[in-house]
Amino acid sequence: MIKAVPSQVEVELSSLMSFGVHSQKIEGETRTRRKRRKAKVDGAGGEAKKRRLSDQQVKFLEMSFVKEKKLESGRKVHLAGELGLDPKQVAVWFQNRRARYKNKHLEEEYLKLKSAHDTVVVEKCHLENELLKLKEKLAEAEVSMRKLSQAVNGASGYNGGGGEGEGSPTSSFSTVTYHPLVGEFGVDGEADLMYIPEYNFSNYMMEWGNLFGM
DNA sequence: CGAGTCAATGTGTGGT
DNA sequence: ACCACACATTGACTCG
Repeated sequence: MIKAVPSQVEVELSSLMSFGVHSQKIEGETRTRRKRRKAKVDGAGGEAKKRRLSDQQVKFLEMSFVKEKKLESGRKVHLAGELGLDPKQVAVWFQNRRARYKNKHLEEEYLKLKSAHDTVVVEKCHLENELLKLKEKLAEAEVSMRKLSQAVNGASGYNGGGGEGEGSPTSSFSTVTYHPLVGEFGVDGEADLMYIPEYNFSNYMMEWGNLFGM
């Protein structure tokens, strides 16, 4: 049980009525600008002295807020009794607390999203670099393939005949020859660069036969 | 003194 | 119509 503090806010309805409200329609909005007189919150007719809730009151309200963010009227009256506050004050405190909670939550969400976004941007950068390197490697590989095939072509027009299909790593055509299926494996756009001069029908038929056990 | 915080107020809206 | 709520705003207060 929290010690009841002297009721510092006796908000009288009559004083609420004394506020001057000047509504002003803004183009395309329903926002209103209001002017208010100083609230007479101490009930003595003096100037407004808005007092803060005590640490104990705030602590108690916080504990209650942690349990439940919404405030049903039974709990409101009970809390107000415990804290020596007007139930209206408790309701106001919860409304403001929810607003603060929402702001904080939104800020946290924003920071999380921002962090995730930054991570993705960095990863994209890395992937683009990697793509560039791979393209360079591909270009180099194409150049050496061309040189190799030219060398093979120049050395002899004969490819060794029956040696084909023995799995020899030096078997030129099995490694260098352009295979028509390659085009189907997504090297799109690059196929034009893969022109190999020694490609001919008989080789094609031989490899086709090996592939399907003919 | 300016910026920030917080209790309080006013208004619009949706649910019952 | 009434109520509870979100949201914008005000004004007292605090702090660097």
